[in-house]
Amino acid sequence: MAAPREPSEMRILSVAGEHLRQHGLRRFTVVAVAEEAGMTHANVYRYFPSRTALIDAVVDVWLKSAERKLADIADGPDPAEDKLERLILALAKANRDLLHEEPHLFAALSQAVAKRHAISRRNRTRVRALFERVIDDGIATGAFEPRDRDRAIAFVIDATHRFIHPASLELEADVPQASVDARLATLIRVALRTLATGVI
Amino acid sequence: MAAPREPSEMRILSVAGEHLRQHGLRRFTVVAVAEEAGMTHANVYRYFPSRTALIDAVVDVWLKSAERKLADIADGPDPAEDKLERLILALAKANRDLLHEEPHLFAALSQAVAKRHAISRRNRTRVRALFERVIDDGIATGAFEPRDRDRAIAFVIDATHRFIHPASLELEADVPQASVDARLATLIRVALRTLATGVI
DNA sequence: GCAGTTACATTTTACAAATTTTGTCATTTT
DNA sequence: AAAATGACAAAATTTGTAAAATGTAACTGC
Repeated sequence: MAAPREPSEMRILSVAGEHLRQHGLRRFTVVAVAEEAGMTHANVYRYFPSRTALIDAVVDVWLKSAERKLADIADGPDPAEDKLERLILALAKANRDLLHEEPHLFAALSQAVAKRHAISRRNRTRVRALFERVIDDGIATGAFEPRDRDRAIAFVIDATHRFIHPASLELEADVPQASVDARLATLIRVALRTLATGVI
Repeated sequence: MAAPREPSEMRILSVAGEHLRQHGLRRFTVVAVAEEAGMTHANVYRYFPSRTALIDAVVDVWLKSAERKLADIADGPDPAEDKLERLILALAKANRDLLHEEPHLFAALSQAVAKRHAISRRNRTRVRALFERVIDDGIATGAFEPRDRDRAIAFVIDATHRFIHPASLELEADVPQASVDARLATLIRVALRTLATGVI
């Protein structure tokens, strides 16, 4: 899907990634990125239409890489129950790890989500599609028997929201990971049981 | 519990409430509140130790009033299932209505929560206690049979987080209320069923 | 002694000028 | 023709400073 990027474009993107991770959104300037990439800032605009677009491109690289891991899970040969559990855990872990290991990049993602940038809306749509696929898979194999498929999908997303959405993760940044993991495990168990027993 | 406030303190609090609702956090000044209350700003400090404390006091009035409604539900004679459902609905509705009807006050509450002010921590503790009471009630009457009481409480709070926490409510400010209501109803149904059937 | 004020030091905020950055485009370079 | 630059207007940020607000304490009148 992604067009093969030219070397200059790649270089800019890579330098921009370093800058964003190291200095954060506020200190991120097109001028500084261009200088470190060995060109004038005007040339950056040949490849990225705006500062915001460049930042979004950096975030998008991370989002796409996370999506690939999720897609691998969703497309695997395992039972839908296992895949749904691993999908939720992987998504929660990816975001939570980003919060702790790359706080500046997390902040940029968080802002893109809050301001509903195209990259985050599209990511949301694609991730949601993965959930739909796995749940449909489970319905097809009889593992899940919800009365209303759409309602079941919304339920899973709403119930796990606390452990997945950047805005919610920030709230609990200092809660011990083990405790969060235990609570998420409970929630997943309930969600799987709910899908299996047709309560919805 | 609350000490009977002196007339001046009440007057300041009431004027501060109007100012906060009308002008918002940014334009809220102790000088303006004092002037409208017919005194100099220095006198305000006889009753409230700081601007922040005054704002928190205004938010606390609202929190306490919301808590009373919740306590009425929790202390009622109805079955624990009904009470838990109404508790969640009332809490979600109180916060959501505040967001739409008093956006400035909502913003002040949101900030107090984000910055973990004492008023919000205590409110959280008391609201949590209401949930615990109702769930314990349900366990005592046999309506709920969770394997682990604490885990069950955490589960209910985590699962409904999306519809209750200010930070999450802001995200969906523009989603039609009917749609949100339907999703919350689903979540409540699942939570009640889960508590009843001892999955946790 | 209590409610309130006046006076004042400290901290924020508001605003204007200077500087930097963003974004565009004609021109140069390869 | 594609890649890059220099020059420039518009927008955003920073800097310095005046004004306002916050917060303290000594003082006044009841």
